[in-house]
Amino acid sequence: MFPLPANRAIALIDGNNFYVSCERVFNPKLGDKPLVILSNNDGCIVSRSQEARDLGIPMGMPFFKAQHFVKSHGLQWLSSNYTLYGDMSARMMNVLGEFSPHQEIYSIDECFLDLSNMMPNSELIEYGKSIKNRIYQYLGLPTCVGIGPSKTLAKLANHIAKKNKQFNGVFAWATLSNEEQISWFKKITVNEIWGVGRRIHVSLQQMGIETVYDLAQSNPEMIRRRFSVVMARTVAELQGTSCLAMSELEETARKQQIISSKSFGHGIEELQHLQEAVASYICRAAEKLRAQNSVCGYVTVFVRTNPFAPNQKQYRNQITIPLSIASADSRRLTRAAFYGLDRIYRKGFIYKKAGVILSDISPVEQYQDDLFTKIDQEKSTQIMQTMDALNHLYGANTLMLASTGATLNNPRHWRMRANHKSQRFTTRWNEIPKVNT
DNA sequence: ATGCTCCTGCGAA
DNA sequence: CTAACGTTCGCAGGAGCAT
Repeated sequence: MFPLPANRAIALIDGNNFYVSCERVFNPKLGDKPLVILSNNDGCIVSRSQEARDLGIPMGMPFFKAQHFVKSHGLQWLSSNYTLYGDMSARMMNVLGEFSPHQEIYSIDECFLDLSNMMPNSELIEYGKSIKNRIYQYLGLPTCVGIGPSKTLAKLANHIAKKNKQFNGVFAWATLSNEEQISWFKKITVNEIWGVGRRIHVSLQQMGIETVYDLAQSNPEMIRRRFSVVMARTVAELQGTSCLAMSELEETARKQQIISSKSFGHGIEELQHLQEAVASYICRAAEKLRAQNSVCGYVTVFVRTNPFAPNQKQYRNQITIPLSIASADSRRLTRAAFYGLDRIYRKGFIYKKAGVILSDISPVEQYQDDLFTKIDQEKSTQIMQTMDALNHLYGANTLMLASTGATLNNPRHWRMRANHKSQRFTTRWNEIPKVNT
C-alpha cells in the first residue's frame, strides 16, 4: 500500500469558502472582516470567511444563534445570491477545463481534472500552482488544489492543502516519501474522508477505527459486510486503487429526478396558499425538465409543518401521482400536483414547507404515442417553448401560470425571505453599482 | 428463487 | 420591530409484491 501508487493523477480543485469569496470579489469593503452567507430564507449559515470561523461559528448554524456577533465583533452577513455564484462558477469551470481533456464538475465550487500521463509526477505541484494562480488572476477567487492517484485521495490532498498553510494551497501525494504519507494518514481523523459522514464516523469509532490510516489498513470484505460496497470502494481508493471513474459531462447532464422545495417566509394555513407555492415550484422544476429535453412520469408533492416549533401540532405527508402520459407541460404537472395536494392537505395545521419531485424521467425523443396525443403534445411543446423563451429573454417570471398566485395585489406571504442580498454583478447591467465621482 | 418498484437512510456541497 | 433552523442530488439496501 505504501508508498501510494503514482500511476494516475487526479486533481481536485475546490474554492475557498466560495460564496464568501464571490461576494468579496465585487465588494472589497467586505475585506477581512468576519462574513457569513446565509441559506434560503436567511435561515442557516452556509459559508464562512476565515475570520467568521475564528469566532467559532460552525457550518450550518441557524443565523439567529450567531447574530450577537454582529454587534460584538462586526460580523457581516448576506443572503445567498445564487445568480452571482452560479455565474462565477460557470466562468471558473471554463477556465479549469483548459487544464485537462477530462473534467468532471462535481459541485458549484469543485471539479476533478484527470492529469494522468500528462507530465512527470515531479511537475504536478507546479502545474497545480499554475491552475490556482490562473483562477485567481482571471476571477479573483482563491482555491486549493489536491492531487492523488484516486478521487478519494485527491479529496484528502485538497483537505491537507486547505488546512496547512505551508503548502500554499497545493498538495500532491506523489511528491511525498513513504514515511511522510504514513504520517499524514495517521494524523487525520477518519471523518475527514469523502463518504464518511456523522453516522458512519460513530460506527467506525466503535470498531476502533479512528484515523485514515486505520481505515486504509482495514479488511475490505469486513467493511463491505458491515457497511456497504461504497465504503469498501472508499477503502480501496485510500489504498491507491482508483475505483471511482471520472464521469463525463453527458452522463451527469440529465438528472434522474428534479426537486423544487422551499421553506416559506411565514407559516401558512390555507390550501389556496399552498397551491400557489406548489404551482410555482412545479414551474421551476418543469423548466429544468424541459431544459434537459426530458419528460417525467411521476409527480410527487409533499408538505410539512415546522419541526422546530415543538409547541405546534406536527404533520407531514407526501404523495406520488403517476401520469398516464409522460409530460413536461407545467399545466399538466400542476394539475397532477394539485390533485395530490388535495389528498394530503389537512386543515388546522401551520405549514412551513412544501415541495415537488419530478421522477421517472426519460428523454423526450424517446417519447412516442398515437397521432392524436402527438398533435396535443406538439401544441403543448410550442406553448412551453414560447414561455421558456420569453422568460429567458426578459428574465425569470416574466410569464407565469395564474395558479402561482402572481397577481398584483397578492402579497404571497409564503415567498421566502432574502433580506440582505448583494447585486447580481455579472448578469444584470442595471445592478452594477454606480461609481461615486 | 428471482426480479421489480417503492421507500428510507446516508452523504455531499 | 418580531421571530427566526437549507436545498438538491445520487446511491445502496431492504421491504413488499409479483412471478
